[in-house]
Amino acid sequence: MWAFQTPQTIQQPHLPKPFHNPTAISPKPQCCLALRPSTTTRSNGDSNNNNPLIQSLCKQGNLNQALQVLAQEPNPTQHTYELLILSCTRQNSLPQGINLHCHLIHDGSDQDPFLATKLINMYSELDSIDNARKVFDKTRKRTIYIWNALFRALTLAGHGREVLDLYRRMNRLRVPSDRFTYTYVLKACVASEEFVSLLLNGREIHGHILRHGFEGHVHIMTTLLDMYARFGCVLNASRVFDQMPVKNVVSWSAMIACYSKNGKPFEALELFRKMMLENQDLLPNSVTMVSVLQACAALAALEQGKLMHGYILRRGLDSILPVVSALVTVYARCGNLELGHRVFERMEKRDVVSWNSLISSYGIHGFGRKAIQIFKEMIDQGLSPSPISFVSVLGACSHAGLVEEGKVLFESMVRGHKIFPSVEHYACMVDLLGRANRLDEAAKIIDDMRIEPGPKVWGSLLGSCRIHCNVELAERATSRLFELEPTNAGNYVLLADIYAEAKMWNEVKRVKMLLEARGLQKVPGRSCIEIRRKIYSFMSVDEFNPQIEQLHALLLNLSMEMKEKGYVPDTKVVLYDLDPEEKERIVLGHSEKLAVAFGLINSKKGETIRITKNLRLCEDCHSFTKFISKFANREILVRDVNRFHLFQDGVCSCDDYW
DNA sequence: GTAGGGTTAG
Repeated sequence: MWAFQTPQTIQQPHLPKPFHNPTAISPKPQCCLALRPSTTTRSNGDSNNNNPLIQSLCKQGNLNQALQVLAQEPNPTQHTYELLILSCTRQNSLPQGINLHCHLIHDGSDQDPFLATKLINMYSELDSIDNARKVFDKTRKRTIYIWNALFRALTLAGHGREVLDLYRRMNRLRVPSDRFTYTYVLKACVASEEFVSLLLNGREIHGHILRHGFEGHVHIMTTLLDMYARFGCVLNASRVFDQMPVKNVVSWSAMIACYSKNGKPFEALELFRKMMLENQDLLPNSVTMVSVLQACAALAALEQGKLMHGYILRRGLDSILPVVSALVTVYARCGNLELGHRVFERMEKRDVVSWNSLISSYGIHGFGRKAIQIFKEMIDQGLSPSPISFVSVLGACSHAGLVEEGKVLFESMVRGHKIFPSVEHYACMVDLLGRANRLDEAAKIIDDMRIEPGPKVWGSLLGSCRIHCNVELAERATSRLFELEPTNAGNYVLLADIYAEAKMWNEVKRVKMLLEARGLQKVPGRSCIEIRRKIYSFMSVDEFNPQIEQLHALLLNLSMEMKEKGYVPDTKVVLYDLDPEEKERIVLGHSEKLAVAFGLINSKKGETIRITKNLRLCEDCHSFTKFISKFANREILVRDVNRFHLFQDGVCSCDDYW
């Protein structure tokens, strides 16, 4: 079977300080300073000399009694200690683990490299990274296992930078890395809570791997590929993938995930097809399918998604929770919320992720109250919300403008669920308040943050400034954003948009020059539509589309007729100081309108037109589509980068709040 | 001499 879920770590309350707390060492007080001479050869793993009583107590899970027996055992063997350490880990008991550690210190067994490794692993599992570090620091004879164990522990705890410092120290001491070392240090590069990138360290380790002849090692190369993927270096990742002499399902899945996660869903589906065609002996597993489903969701490829659903059923992967959660998301993100909900209802078992999928599904469709209701239902069923549950439900509040409800939920995080808000939660709150034109409150949230506000937080504020045209705050946000992510063209464009709306044309010019000087390009708007299982993509400047003339003509006609009925083009998104007609012509050519026109021509009456857009819908496209839905009597469903808009009979499901 | 590693859901 598959082990998908990492065990939930329980936050320990206030814990006794290890080593110097007499209550934790009750059987043998003051032991810590009185070390016996080295005893590492003493037990020699002679399991015959094991204490059978302790063994059976450990098996029963009776740790307390096992520790009491240990206090009377004159000569605990290595194996006895190993069982006890494992038992503490399984019972998730840090105080008992510390108690046990003191026993080991007392008879010098903490210097046994095997047991020291086990202790580090134990502390890592028990979320006590300080103690893991202490074990490492106090061990005099450090095997590669001990180094690796600490690397792993620190990486899991998010201390990537520290791992890399230690790795450098290890190299200076001329301790040779083994195949495990490389996977841990590569993972460390992406396991950093700082905002600085450790990509350079990763590249350096790539060099070490090649120099030491590990380029044929499938585990290491897959980790390397994944590291590049997580930094968004798709080209580097694919180069590693192509050069791998041996590839297995995991390597293929990692590469497919790389494309899915980095905005290349077409490539992800293409690689999946290649995997199926060229490698009959490789069977995609549940992990592969999850990434493939994500690609379908990104493309809103409903028919593709259904095909994958069929394959998943045939392969019997439909009982695996992550797969089903991804299916719920696929259907919802393809615009079919009901189908997603039906998949959810048929699940025999659900975990918090399945619930989160459903909550965010309702959220992106604008059903904020329903999302809150599902969130509460989940808690009623005895599940604890995860940090992502809050991201989902706060996001849902934000889309629906449920400010007070969102504030209450945010308050309940720490008080009710002991979850400390991360940058993502703060970003949700800034978005929630900012969208509702409570920008000062949003800014105050940022000022009061206990952690460093990252680009997500400032980006949320900037987005809200764009909606409500607040130049001053936008300047504050971008001054930070240009430092934090200097190459994100979107931030420059948003600032220029705001200046343009304020008619500060000189400032618009300045930002545009800044953008050019840094060699950045605005991400072009792109809209897609799926007609009879084929996906058509539109951009506003697109001379290659054979139907483009026809689409432009249709749009011009529609616009003239709708203007008579009250449609007023909104041209404030145009960043050039042009005359009004020219501006109108530009917004009429927006990709989303082209897709709408294409949908009107190529689909039957009564069919919903489904469109996806890679950016936020502009004001004019929004009001244009509202008019069209009434004028042409068609239902139009548009997914923009944040949420869904269902246009029916002249109104939008977002209530013009997006 | 023992032990430990890569891809995934929101």
